[in-house]
Amino acid sequence: MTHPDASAAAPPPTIPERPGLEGLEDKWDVAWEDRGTYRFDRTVDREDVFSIDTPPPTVSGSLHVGHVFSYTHTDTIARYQRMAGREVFYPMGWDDNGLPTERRVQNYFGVRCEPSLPYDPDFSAPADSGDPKAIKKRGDIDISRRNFIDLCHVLTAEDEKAFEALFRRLGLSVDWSQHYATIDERCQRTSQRAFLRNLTRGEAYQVEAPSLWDVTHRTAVAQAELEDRERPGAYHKLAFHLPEGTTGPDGSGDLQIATTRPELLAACVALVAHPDDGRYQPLFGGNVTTPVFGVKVPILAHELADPEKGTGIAMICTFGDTTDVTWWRELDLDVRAIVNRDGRINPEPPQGIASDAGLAAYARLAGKTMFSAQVEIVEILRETGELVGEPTPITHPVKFFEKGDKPLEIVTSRQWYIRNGGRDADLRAALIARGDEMAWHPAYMQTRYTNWIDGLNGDWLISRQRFFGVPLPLWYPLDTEGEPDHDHPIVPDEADLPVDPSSDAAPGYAESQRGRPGGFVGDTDVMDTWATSSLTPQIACGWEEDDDLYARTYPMDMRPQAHDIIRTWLFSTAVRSHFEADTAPWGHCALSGWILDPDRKKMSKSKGNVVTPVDLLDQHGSDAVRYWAANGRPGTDTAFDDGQMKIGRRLGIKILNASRFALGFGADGDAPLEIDPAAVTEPLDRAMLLHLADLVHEATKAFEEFDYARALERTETWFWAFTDDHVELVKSRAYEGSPADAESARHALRLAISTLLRLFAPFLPFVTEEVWSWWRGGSVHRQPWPTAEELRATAASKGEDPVDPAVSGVAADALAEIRRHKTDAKRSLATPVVSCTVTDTAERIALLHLVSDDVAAAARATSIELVEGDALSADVELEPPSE
RNA sequence: GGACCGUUAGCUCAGUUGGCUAGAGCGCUCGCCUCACACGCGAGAGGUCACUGGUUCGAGUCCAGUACGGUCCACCA
Repeated sequence: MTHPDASAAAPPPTIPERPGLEGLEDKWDVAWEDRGTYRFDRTVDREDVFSIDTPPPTVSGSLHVGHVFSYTHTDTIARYQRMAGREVFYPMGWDDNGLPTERRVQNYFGVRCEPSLPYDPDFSAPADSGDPKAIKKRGDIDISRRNFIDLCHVLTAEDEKAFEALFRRLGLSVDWSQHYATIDERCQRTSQRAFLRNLTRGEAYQVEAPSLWDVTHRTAVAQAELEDRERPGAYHKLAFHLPEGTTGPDGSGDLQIATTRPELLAACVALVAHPDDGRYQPLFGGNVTTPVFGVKVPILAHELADPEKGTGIAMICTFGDTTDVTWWRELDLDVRAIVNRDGRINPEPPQGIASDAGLAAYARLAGKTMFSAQVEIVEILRETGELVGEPTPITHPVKFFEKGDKPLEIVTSRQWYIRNGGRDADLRAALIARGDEMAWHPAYMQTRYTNWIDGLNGDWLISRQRFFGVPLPLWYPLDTEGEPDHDHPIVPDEADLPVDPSSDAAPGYAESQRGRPGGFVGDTDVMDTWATSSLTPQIACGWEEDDDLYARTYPMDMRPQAHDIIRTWLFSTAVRSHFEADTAPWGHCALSGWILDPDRKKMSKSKGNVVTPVDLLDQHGSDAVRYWAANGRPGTDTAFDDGQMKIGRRLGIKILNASRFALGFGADGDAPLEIDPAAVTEPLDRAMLLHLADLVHEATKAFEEFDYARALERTETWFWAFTDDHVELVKSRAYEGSPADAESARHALRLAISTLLRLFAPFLPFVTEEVWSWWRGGSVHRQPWPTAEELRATAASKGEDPVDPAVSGVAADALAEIRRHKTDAKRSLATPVVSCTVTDTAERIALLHLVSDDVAAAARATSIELVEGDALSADVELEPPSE
């Protein structure tokens, strides 16, 4: 089965007088679409398919240079694989599911998602959408989740059109008939189905437990979404009181505790020190009374306590950080929660505070934000004299949700989790072993995967208290009191997916029973974005939707992505495939680096240094931008450098001109340009083809190792030497040599151009296609990748002595030596040479004899005398300058 | 605190199992309108290969360590 673009007959040559790069992007994008050049042929068997799990970019605004960079890398590999004979499955997705889109939709339409509202089929976007003033005047409109999602579709559709246009312009050889959006119905169905399968197999579970909570977005978040930010803080030393007759390490009746979060004092449930810490050993098992609130708490030992930190003894609060959670769980402590989901101190005091003074103090804190509460508690501590000394300012890292702007709190809530090895050594080992089933490019990236799994300390929290995401496909029965029974969730039939429990009634119930005693309630949570995007292989390959496609494409061959999301996207995808298919999701992971500023900082929107991709493509042309991108080696961060783009542009122009020249010989008739291996007879031509064979070998090897950058670098270097040396050496012969000699040069040049166009095609798809169209049929992008064997066979097909490839270098060196004389004499290279003697070693002179006519012609000498000597030198007499 | 990556000409980077006087492009200097290309062609200057030890006949290349830069993770009382 061959694509029509591969087998089309060559037309009569049409070589433009002054070829240019302008307009090639639009011309060829249209042609490729019309001809279905990149359309996936789904009749091809699995072993001949190369399937790519394209990263779906986040749809919330615009693409940036980093996308251009890494998507180009993927495309070079896709194009190579296609030419190497594999049918490439190269879909594109959009990740429009999640918080960033939610925010935009809220602001743009002036709406707020209220999950308790039923779906309104007659709802349409407010007329004043996009008008911030009008929206501010009227206020936000509450709408149901399904209506909200409809609006998300409206807005993201616009972005997605722009994204597709940009990627087409960039020349990605994506099959645009294969695309998905993570919020579309198919993705929701796949996502819910996978969750239900996890649930059935016990891989998904819910639990009421302390978890990380972002107060800004009022949602739980996962470990993978955390980041540290340096924040100012202060150590506060607090005096805790030992029982009568007991003394602490300093001989007094008080214990000093250092804390950066004194506002959590009311939540203190214990003190903890290291079991080996002699200072506190005598006190373990005893009690202490908290300052201000007068609550009696135990003094305990735990090896996570660090004798070096603070005073060596810490207060455990429910909950100040994740270590508190560990201590609370392992030491079986009380809960004395005081922080609510808004990040404020609860109005009601926790159990255990009983004294009038304690209750009065708590009342002063109730309802305050963390910041205000800290100010207030310090004031209270001063009043009671229990603040020891003054707070010591420090700067310390604080955990944030990566999309949040207030520090994370820890709040107890009921959440859904998917097991990921964070609490199960066997699963952890199995997932780490999955890493060995994939080839990592570059190989050291696997370490990041392994390290991340090794460092997990909990399962994957997938429920989010948000709206624009795939809903958890669950309902809960209500008892006679109207309380939900979370232990017996109601699940939908897979045939009914996707469902929205906030607008669809639970199976077996009527909508009228929603919220009624004896009725049901829908789960209002959505799943984490990653819970859907971790299923891109299943989504793209048609898992449970299109068995035939799935069988031909899954597991996939390659996952390209950036290295910073190994911990999220890559890992979570491995988890889902492990559970669902008992396999690694891909054979290869190709990791791209980042784009850096000229000052080596990561480019980001917030720094305001982003160059828009459209401007780049306009200014330099797509091939030139791709050239820059393809020079970024796998996994390596690369500086933004428009100088490289200019070089890429020059390369494109050089390809046009060199091709025009090389193909121009004999291109004046109506007959197609032939490439006849038997016509290639001259030593220099045959040697050139041997070198070209080496290049093909090297470029192929590099591509097979996913090292597109090496393939480009070698091809480019070879090409420039080819135009500077070989073309110069043979041009006279091609013009005016004897018929046989001229034909040798011409056919060799055509073969070289045909080969080079194919080698460059993955990088510069537009210019190579343009030149291909001058004289060959079909698309260059569907041609077979060149092989070293065919070139070597052509070079050797004369049945004569094998040619020594060293003749190329000997000839080029001799020519360079003569050129140097002309340059030193400040004369034009066109200056005729009256007489010339070239001296070189005996071995090289022997080779030079084979090609001296070509050297002489290129040097503008009628003949060259060859002399054996120690090293290369030339004695040149130039024609005197004319007056 | 742990891990990974990097440190080669002014700039961006090659240098693949250790092997002749360390390479390319850009930039710079000088020259050249040579019938494909002046968006070009030719020539040239420019480097103690971060540092310190070690292995070796021989190290940019291997080993140990140091410094600096970057990233991830852990801790963060």
